[in-house]
Amino acid sequence: MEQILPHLDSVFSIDCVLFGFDGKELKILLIERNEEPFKDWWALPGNIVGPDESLDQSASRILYELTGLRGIYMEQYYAFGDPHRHPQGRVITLAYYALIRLGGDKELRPVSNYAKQANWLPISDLPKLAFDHQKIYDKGLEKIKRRIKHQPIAFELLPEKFTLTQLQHVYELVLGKKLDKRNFRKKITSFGVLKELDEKQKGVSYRAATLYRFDKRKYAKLFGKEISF
Amino acid sequence: MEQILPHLDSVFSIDCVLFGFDGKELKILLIERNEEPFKDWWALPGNIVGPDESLDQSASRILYELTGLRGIYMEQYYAFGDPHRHPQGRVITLAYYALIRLGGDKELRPVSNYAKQANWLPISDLPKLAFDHQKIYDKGLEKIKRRIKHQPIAFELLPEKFTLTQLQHVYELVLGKKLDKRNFRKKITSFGVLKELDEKQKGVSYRAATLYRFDKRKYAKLFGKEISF
DNA sequence: ATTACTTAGTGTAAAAATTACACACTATAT
DNA sequence: ATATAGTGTGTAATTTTTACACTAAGTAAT
Repeated sequence: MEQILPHLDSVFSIDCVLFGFDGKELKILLIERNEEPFKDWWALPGNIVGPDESLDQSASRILYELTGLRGIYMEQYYAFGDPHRHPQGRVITLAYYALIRLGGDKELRPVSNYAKQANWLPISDLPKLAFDHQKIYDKGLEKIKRRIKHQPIAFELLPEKFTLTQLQHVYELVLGKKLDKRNFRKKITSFGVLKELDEKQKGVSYRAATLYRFDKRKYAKLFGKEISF
Repeated sequence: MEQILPHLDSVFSIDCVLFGFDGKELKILLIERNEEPFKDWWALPGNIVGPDESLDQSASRILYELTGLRGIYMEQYYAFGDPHRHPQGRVITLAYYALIRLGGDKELRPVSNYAKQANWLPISDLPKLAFDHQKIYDKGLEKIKRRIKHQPIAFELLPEKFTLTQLQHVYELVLGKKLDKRNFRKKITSFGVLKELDEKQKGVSYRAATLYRFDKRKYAKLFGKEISF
């Protein structure tokens, strides 16, 4: 904010907690570093913010480079700026989370040189993370726990057409607790943002469930009214 | 996150929305700039983050320099990083809000050179703000609106001993709507975090109300259980 | 001491939301 | 035809939320 901007040896980066759901588990995308510091450690994907990039753009770019995906729901949630969080200098990092529906195995692209590999790992069994990335992850999970109670973000983790059981499963994974089936259905349908389709689940070896779709239009109309779980 | 940190011409700053409550109105502290760009405009107080300062420290310092106050509740809530938000270069700013009980007029110190004056202005009648500070303020207000519903932050705006009417007043100002007196009292006391004192309000020309105190101990015990307004 | 004024403090009934809980149905696979 | 696995549904009890109005207490002015 000073008139003449002092030149400080400072860098900002973005680190992303990419949450993915494959129908069974909640996972995050981690990369195995190929460079010091923390060579061979697992870390959150991140990068330096380019000089003409907005923060959101930068986050989208990181995601795109690793997964080839665009148009994914991302949200900035905190800045981590401990002076010593990076051993090689002052790096303030802005944390983003993303919510991604995983289907097949096409959500990974060849990694760039600073990583040996990238992998979706289940959050129930994460390795030790480089830098302060555990803290960043923890806060990210906390954020989506809070947010899923009030905003329709669960749908971002599901395919466009989904069953109520799948939806419930997402809530249970994120909130970390079991929910009652009947009560869940009563509540989620009472919001009036689900459109029941004339279509059934396919490829299951038991009674197929009805498919639903999230109705963005109806949701937009609700604006102002809080959803609450 | 790269091994060799590239040297980018980048700066991070902190901007603060200091909310103050004087018993009547909700105000924020603004400074009138004395330098280009935006000379003579009102702006949120802010500063560059020092090289060895943590973000929280930096925010506390800004607050201290303007008000002489320490130990104030502050919270980082968003990073604003549009490449063109600052006309003189890339400045990513981290926004903090603070909640301050105003009493008397001692919450202002002589301003430093980059400001002509600093002043507490009621949020009901704010001037045009420099840079993207209107956006920063808007998001800050939105954040405390959300937070006051779930966390005991209203007490930060009140003196240690307060009446239930004063507390209700704070909620009404932050939420921007009237609340029912009986329902408010029922709810706020049901949380069990208020300690009723053996003491009455003083200096009023009508029936004095009972004073209460926020009981941090009891609140700590509630941990996990969500308060909800 | 009377009166006028101003805010404090209190209860209830109706409506709405939440919780706890179990079984019959349907599609598939063998 | 039978076994299997998940779908889909209702109700009663409890809790929470909402709407609503008057008396009590203290101060100030006369």
